Amino acid sequence: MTTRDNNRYNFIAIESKWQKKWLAEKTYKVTEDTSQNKYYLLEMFPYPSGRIHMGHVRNYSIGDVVARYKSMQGYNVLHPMGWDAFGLPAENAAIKHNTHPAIWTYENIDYMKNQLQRMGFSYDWDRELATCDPDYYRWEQLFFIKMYKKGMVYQKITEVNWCETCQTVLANEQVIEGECWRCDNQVLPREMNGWFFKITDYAEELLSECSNLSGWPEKVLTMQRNWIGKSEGAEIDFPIDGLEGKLTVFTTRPDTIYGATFMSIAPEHPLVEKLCKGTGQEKAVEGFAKETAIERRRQKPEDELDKKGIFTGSYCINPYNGNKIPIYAANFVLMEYGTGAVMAVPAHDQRDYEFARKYDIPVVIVIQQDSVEIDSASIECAYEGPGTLINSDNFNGMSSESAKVAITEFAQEKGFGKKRTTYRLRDWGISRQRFWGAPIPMIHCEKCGVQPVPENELPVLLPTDIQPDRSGRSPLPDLESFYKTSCPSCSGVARRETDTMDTFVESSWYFARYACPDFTEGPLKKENVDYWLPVDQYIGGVEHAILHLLYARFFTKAMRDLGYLVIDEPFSNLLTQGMVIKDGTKMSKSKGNVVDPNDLIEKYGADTVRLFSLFAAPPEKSLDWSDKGVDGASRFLNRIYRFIHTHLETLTTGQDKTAPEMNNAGRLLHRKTHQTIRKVTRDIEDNFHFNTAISAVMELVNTLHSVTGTEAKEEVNPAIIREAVKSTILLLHPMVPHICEELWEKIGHQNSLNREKWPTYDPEAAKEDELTIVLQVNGKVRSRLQVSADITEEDLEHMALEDEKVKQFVGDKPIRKVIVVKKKLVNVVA
RNA sequence: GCCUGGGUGGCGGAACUGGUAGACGCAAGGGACUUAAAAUCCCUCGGUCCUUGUGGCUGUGCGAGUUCGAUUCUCGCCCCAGGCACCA
Repeated sequence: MTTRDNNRYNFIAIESKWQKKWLAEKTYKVTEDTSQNKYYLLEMFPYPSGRIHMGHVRNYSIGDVVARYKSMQGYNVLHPMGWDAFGLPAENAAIKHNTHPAIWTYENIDYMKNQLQRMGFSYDWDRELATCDPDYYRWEQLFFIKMYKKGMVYQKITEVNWCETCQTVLANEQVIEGECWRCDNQVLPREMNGWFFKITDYAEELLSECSNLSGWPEKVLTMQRNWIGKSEGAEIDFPIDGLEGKLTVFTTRPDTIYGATFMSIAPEHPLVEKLCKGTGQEKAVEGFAKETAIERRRQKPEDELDKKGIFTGSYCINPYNGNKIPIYAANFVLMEYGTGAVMAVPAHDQRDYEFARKYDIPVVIVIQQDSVEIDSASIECAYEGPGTLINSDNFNGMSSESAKVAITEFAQEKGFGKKRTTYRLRDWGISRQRFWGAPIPMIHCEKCGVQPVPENELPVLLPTDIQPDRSGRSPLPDLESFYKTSCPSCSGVARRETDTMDTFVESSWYFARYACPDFTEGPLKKENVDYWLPVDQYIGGVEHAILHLLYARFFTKAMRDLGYLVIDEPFSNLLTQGMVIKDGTKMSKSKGNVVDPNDLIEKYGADTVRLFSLFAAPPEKSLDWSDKGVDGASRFLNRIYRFIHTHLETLTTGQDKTAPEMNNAGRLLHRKTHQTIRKVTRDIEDNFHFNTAISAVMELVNTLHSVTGTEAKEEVNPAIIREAVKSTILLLHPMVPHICEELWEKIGHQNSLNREKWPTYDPEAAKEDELTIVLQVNGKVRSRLQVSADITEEDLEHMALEDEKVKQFVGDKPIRKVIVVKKKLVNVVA
């Protein structure tokens, strides 16, 4: 081996050396220390699918920079990691390999933990948790029971997607064009009993709190608001002609009620049967309902359903004008929203308009547009905007806005209607007919009904001695040792609930458990969660913008109302990072463009991989993976390494107590150093723009090379070089910690960089003493001036007018105006 | 259809509150070192025109506008990505 080889950047040796040291010394372990300011940084925990992918690399690299940066800023940083370990892939793998899902899961966890450690992330591994661990899910079961006792959980029968072949319920996203994603068989609607969390009780709070989440991207808040989908309107009763009872509708446009010319109700509406009875329409309506059910399920989400309906044979009475209007069952009316019945105003609602034209139903205009007159014969689409009421008896002449209020109040006074707010958000159905999930801790007793498992009997453990069979059906309902139990109230024979919880429940509270992962007396240790929560910065993929984040917000409020937490919102700041793509598309096996982090770590080392994933794009944008770009990142680290090695003598000798003497080159480097500290600090602090932070450090390193290179005219004071190099290492540490620790040690430091202070800049040193002033004539750049920073505006103007190029372009035209912008430019208008 | 983002060199991306468009990196081309290659170092690098200069014109999706000056602000349009989608 030659000396040159000894000085080469050996990332394999360096990275494993520091990783071992960090692990052995528990460098990143934190404790609750109220004398220090806390900072809780969290990245979304992974599903242990087998190996980490580039999305994880990016997510966790971003998080690690923030954790290390905050730590150097003096915060007591909580930065934990764990495993979202329940879920269907484990069951499928278990079937395939004839084993237990736990075995597959824990093997994956071991492997992936090792991968994360090889990336050098600064986690406090003492707080690691896996949601499939009974010590975790037992507390989830306790939450369930507490919520049940408080009325926040209930059971109801709903229609679900059922796959007969797989013997399971499928989530909506697992039904592809009406067929099961796994076996391609037709999915059937099926009525099933399931457990629900009353998230709708929190709809208003979840919505209104959105405006307080100033640290969240507007995009995510908009998505959440839309998902909650609040709409304000009225509920109005329409008596049914010739029958007992009434049809209640929800409308956001009570002002258009005089224009209602028919009613449309969902084909599965409970009144349908009664409405068509004895009218001769029974058969036809029943057939229509069946057809609609099938069609809806088959329908691709992107194409619009043809509007269809059928007359039920009955009429109802508009309570405002006494008009008798026909009731139709229509395929576009949803039973789940509002009341399942709609008053149809074809003149002012596009869907109703299309429907009315198709079935030849009258169109009555009741809102007159302010600018143009419209009439019912000539209009070609509904007018949905505001206007003035016509054809509306006493309400004529009112604006649509005030009529909404007046018409609703009228109904309220007369007792046939009221104000009503509806939400698109539905209660959260959490029952899954699956094995690998947290058992729902309930007991069904024939005599006493449904009962919660007594709290002191928790956890309800998943059996460990079974294997899921090939049918894909959960073994729990057939496993007597699991389901057979006694009733907590009458002690008779009873049956355990065999459904498990949606895995989104685990991820709805894991962030709180990290505050006290080993606490055995309850789910959350009060003083710990009060110290650490809320999460100061949460980082994860934008694909979780609705479900996970909404559920976690809801669960936080539920835990608060159960007395476990004092906070209202779990995540103060949210960063949603973009996808990692390659060749312009998502990485996927079928496209053959998947990049495996392991290959990269082996070829380039973790620091290079981290550096490139931070450098290639700002975090919120998608990252286009480029193999050549990785070479560039690797080259940069080598360049720093080599520089420090060739200047080791300069860097390790000498005392830097007093202010050093500076020549021009020295001043240049000194200034650049302080400018870089300023730029990097701001880029991290303001918006996590690590790409520009890294490019700033690259510029500093380029300057270091140019002032010390063979072309350099003068020798720079070694103290200035030492300052530049030390700053470079400190600034890069959060991004590429291994090489920085190594170089820090090489230049004579003993402390781990994690205990070093983040560098500060001297504004005086960062100040430019010479500026380039741009000279424009009529807004076009014509010349440049080098001036000292303290030049007066008058002198600047004078110099500009004397400039040869300026004179040339002004020619003999008179000067009309001279605009002087301090430190920037002079524009001569001629 | 509605709601969010976003359109800048061959590519990823920079540009503070309206003030030098293209930082930094990649790719490409040229050169140095070398027997050679790799590595490294240096130079060029939006387009175009000519009289080759310390040059002219032009250029941030398209079209207008405000301004001394617009990638940045306003209006209209086109395209791309993501979300929601018969929600009454």
